[in-house]
This record gives sequence, C-alpha cells and structure tokens, in this order.
Amino acid sequence: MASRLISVDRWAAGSQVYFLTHLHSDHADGLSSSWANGPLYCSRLTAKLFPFKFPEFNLSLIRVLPIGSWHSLSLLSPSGSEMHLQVMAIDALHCPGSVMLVFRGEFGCLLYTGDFRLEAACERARRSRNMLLGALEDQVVDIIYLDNTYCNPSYDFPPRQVAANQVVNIILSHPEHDVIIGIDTLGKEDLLYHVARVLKIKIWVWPERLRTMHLLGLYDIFTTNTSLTRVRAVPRYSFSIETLEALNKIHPTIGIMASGLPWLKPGLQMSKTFSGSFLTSRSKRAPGRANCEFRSDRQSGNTGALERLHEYIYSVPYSDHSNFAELKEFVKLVRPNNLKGIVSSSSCCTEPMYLGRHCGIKQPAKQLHMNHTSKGSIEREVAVSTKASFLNDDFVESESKRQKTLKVKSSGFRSSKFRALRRMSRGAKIWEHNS
DNA sequence: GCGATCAGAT
DNA sequence: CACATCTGATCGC
Repeated sequence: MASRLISVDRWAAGSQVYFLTHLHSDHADGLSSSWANGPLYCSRLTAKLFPFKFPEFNLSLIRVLPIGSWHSLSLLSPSGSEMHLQVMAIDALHCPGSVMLVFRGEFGCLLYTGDFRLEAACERARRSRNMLLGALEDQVVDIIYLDNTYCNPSYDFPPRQVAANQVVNIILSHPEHDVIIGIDTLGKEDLLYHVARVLKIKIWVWPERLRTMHLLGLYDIFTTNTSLTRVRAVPRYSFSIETLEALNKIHPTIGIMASGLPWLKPGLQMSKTFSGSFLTSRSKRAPGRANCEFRSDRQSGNTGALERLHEYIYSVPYSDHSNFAELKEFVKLVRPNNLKGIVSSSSCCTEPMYLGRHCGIKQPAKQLHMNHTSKGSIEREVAVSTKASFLNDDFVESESKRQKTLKVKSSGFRSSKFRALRRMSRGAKIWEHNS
C-alpha cells in the first residue's frame, strides 16, 4: 500500500531517505557497516559520534541536518511525480545529538519528537520550544508522533536538575565512600558534569566512554585513572548488587542508579515498586539476607523520590524522557490535530488517547496502540489520516519496535555463574588501582 | 569464521 | 511497571 518514502529510526529497504533521531541502540540497531539503503539524515553531533558506533559505515551516506533550519528534499512520489518537502531538526535534549523532526509538505505538517525531554525551567529547552513554534508559524500540526514512554499520570518525577542535586547530596553524605554511578554508552553526561563541577572532582569512566566524552568536547573532568577520584561512572550492565558487594570487600562503596525504576506518584502501587527491577538478583532473593531494607525518603508532592534500595544502592529519579506533566504541556503547546505514541509498551499502550483528552484534542478513533494485534488495520487508519501515503508504514513500524514478548525464561545455573564471573572481571577494571 | 537476528539477562 | 545494552545461541553464508 503505502510506498514508505521516508523512514525514521527504521532501516528496512524501500525508503528514499532515512532519519536517525539519536544514537541509542534501540533506535540505531538495524544499521550496520554494510547498510546502504539510502541517504541517512541526522544531527551534526550524531554524525560526529556515528563512526565510533559504526566504524565501517559508508560515511558518504550521511547527511547532516543543521539544527533549526529547513532542509528541502525532493522525492519521487508513487505516482512518479516529484514531491517536495521540508524538514527541520530541533534539539530534543534526550541525549547528545538527539533531535525531533518537523516535516512539512503537501501532506501537511508532521512532528516526530523522537525521545525527548524539554523541562519547563531549562533555558536550552526554552530555546527548543521557541524554535519549534517558529518552525510551525501558523501551520497546524496534523500529527504529532510523541515520545510516550512515560505517558501515564502515575509517572511523576522531578526535573533532571533536581535529580542531579540529589546525586550530589548522596555523594556528600558519604564522604568516605567510593561511589559508582550506572550509565549507558551515551547520555547522562550533563548529570556527571554537574556532579563533577559542584563537587570539584573528576569522574572515572571506562576507556571507550572517555573517547565518547572527548568526541562530545568534554576533555577536563573525565579520567580513566581511578587514583584521581572516588566517583566512577560504570556501564549499567556491570552495576549490580553483586558488584557492590564485591567492591565493598575492598573499600566502602555505594552505587547510585540514576533512573532505572519507574517513579510512581506517592500512594500508587508502592508495594510492587521494586519487583522485577534491576535489583532482582540471585543474592537478593536468597532467604535470610537483610539487604533489602528499603528506606523510603519519598517526600510529599512530586519533588521526586530518593530511594535507598539496598545498603549500598540508591536510586535517583533522573530521566531523559518527559514525564506526564511535561508531555501534557508539550501537547498543549503544539496543539496537534492528531496524536500518536512512538513507543509501545504495556504501561502506555492507550495513553496517547488519554493525553489527548487531557489536552483537549478532538481525536477521532485513530490512536495507534489500542493493542498489538490489530496492526494491519492501524496501518490503514494511518494512511487515511496523514492524507498522503508516503510516510506511513515506517512510522508505524518504528512504533512497534519496542514491543516486548513475554516469555517464560529458563536460565541455567552454569550461565548465571559465568555471568557473575564476567561481572567480576569487568569489576576488576573498575577497581584496578585500588587492589 | 562472520554478520544478522533473537532470546534472555541486567 | 522502563530503558538501554550486553551476551550467547542460532542460522545462513
């Protein structure tokens, strides 16, 4: 049906142009060094980081989209005529290089937010909002494709600035401890930078991550020398109770997980908050252990929960996705005719519709995530609602990317032991100069 | 042996 | 009850 002229964060063949909103692997996977399906548009910073993630990639395919200016494209429409459209990238403040995309053309005006967070009090976010409003001028956004990751009123967490200060306070209250902070391959640099600046310390990162920091222009505060600092940012997958227990045999150490848990409004489902989280580990489940003494420092209101999850581990509600209130404000600002979520998961499957009601959008029965089984009919709906068939399938497919299949798992003892050993060996890198 | 893909774990 | 990312198994080459 639809000819799929454009793909966003989707890499199957068949489109004429491709857009990458940011370099997190759940958006970039499918790309590879051998990928050559068409020109790939991304922000300048993403383009700079790109060869680090895909060393063999044919860089001649990459097109830089400058932030804040319209870029014109001519595509061949299914009927064989030339189709003109324009696209603008706007800083999404999700991770370095992340952008949202505004498309306009004979099909109307579409806004694809990608993953984003524009906090109310943030100056850089204010610039993005203004840029967006300037781009829209008097145009109506026909469809907003929204980062609905936390599009549910129960997701209520503070601005990143607040959470960053919580991290600072936790470190300050443990003056004799080493500290590890779990991070991913990209993102949370602002948090680390804030911690380093306020505490006037350097932060250890692993060598690959240091190279990323340098690509981002951060040269001074990060080091791979553990003797220079007591604060280390470690890969999230090596951040575990086992790691902390091992580290504590050598030196008192606390772990801080920035994000990692859903942050529910006080009073909502608190009893199950910790089940199934990253803290679910074999040692935690061992009977008779006193290592699950959750102390809730949750304050009233929504200033954000500071949770001590474990004698060594704190969780801080630091999120690079918008919370519900922010999503609501954003949709009110954009006032789209139609609203669709880009993430499909159990907690937000019907929430775009809910958000639309909150924001006064008159929304026909077209929302995308009624359930996961009616995708075919959804695609037909979208084809109608966009007035033109050229974007449709790929947007829809990008939304179904993160669908999870629930399966019964069987993990063998051998593999778990192997994993533990592997973690230890990675941990050894973490404390190499201490032991 | 290698890359792509998937399941599973964290 | 999330996200992002890693490993290992499997498959096709």
